Amino acid sequence: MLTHAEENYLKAIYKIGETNNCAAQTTEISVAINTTTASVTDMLKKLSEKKIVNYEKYHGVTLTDEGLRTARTLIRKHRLWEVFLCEKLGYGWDECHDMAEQLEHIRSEDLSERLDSFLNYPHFDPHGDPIPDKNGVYTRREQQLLNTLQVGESGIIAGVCENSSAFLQHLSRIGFCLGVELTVVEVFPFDGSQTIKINDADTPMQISRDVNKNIFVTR
Amino acid sequence: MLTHAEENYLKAIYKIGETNNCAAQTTEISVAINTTTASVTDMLKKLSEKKIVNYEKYHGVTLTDEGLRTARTLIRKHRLWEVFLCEKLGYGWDECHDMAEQLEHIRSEDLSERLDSFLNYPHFDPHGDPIPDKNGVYTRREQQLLNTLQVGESGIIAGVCENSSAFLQHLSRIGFCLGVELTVVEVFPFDGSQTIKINDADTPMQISRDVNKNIFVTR
DNA sequence: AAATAAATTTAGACTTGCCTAAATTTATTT
DNA sequence: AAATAAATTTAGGCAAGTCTAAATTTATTT
Repeated sequence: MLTHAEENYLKAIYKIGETNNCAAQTTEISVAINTTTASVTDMLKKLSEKKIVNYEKYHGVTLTDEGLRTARTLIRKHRLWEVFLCEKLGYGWDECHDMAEQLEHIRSEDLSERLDSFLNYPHFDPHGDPIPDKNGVYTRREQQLLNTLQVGESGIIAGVCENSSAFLQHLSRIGFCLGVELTVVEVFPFDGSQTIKINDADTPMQISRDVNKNIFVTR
Repeated sequence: MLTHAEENYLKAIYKIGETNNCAAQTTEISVAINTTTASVTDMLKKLSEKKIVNYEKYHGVTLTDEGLRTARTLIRKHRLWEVFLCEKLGYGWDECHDMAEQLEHIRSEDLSERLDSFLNYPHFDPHGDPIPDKNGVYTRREQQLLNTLQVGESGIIAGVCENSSAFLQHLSRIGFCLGVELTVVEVFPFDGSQTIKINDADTPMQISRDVNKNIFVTR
């Protein structure tokens, strides 16, 4: 049985390992959890004793099979609750993260399964992130970053890789949400910005690199 | 901002004060929270410093206005989540208590309000307990204990004053749930049991004192 | 009203999770 | 390869919340 703090570490280690495809480092974890590296070292020792992570002093940490299973369960719960908050309670995609962060720690035999069924087994959360099934399995979608699209290429917004409410609110403000079809009209190598036309809109718009590097599209 | 532990103490003090209509004693709280009296004393000092309770050494504790407001918010959240779990996710009334106990601690600006609206502003939870509105107001229903009904008197099951899953499962097993209409056929002063007929059923049944003292009925 | 019992509080200690500051190890320069 | 920089760990400490055992206060007997 893990504490909330332990669960949060597990999730952070999982996410870092998933994106970098290598062992998570102490500093990376401390940034993710927003704590000191000393605290992280403390916790890694404890998690290691519980056989949830493989920890080698000075050389980063990975999840054991058990840790991986638990982490996926947490991700599943988090994303299911996000769907609930957005679809059933009407929250915006920029509002639900903090609540889901708490709800994911609710312990229960089968609450996730009931919730999953109640929500009609969604495959993606409101940010386009895939929801693992009850066995932890999910299929990553064929997707690429918006800033890799060349002039003339089109795509459909499928997700984001930045969840700050500032970013998400900005997207809503400029009319970007999941499912929107768009075409790249022009690319500016100097600052990495792009001119983009939403297919259903008339006037093209200018998208900065800070934005287009955090949006996933499918083609 | 209170911790989960502090919130649990608050709720316990509220409930004890409500049923006994007097200051909650250290031992009562320790039983409710399932901890030692020493721990309770510790906590009472802290809560007192935070001006959430009125604490007088050796003479019990009551809630301040602020404490009362917070306690009612917690009760509200707990009961709304119970309704959600039973009505939307299909849990039985004997299954939802532990989950609601966790869910009531979820912090959010207005999650309760959204939930309340999503559930269509219910007035009672699955055990028949009243749900305070967002201002903490609720009307206690006109009700009495089943074991106070005399021979020939009828009533409708409106609530329970014991939430153990053993008790609730037993009730379900004998066909007792909220809304059931019944009539007292006979009373046995010796052991406090009653012969009871569910109005829609044919054969009367024998109800022990352990059961009829924990059921509320309206007439 | 003194003696005993019951309830409550204090004292001292433990765990979890966090912190700062100092020491150590690994990586990168020059 | 030595020197410096960056990352990591250790050491020592703190607050929350809990515990056991001992001391104190209040309630109840006799």
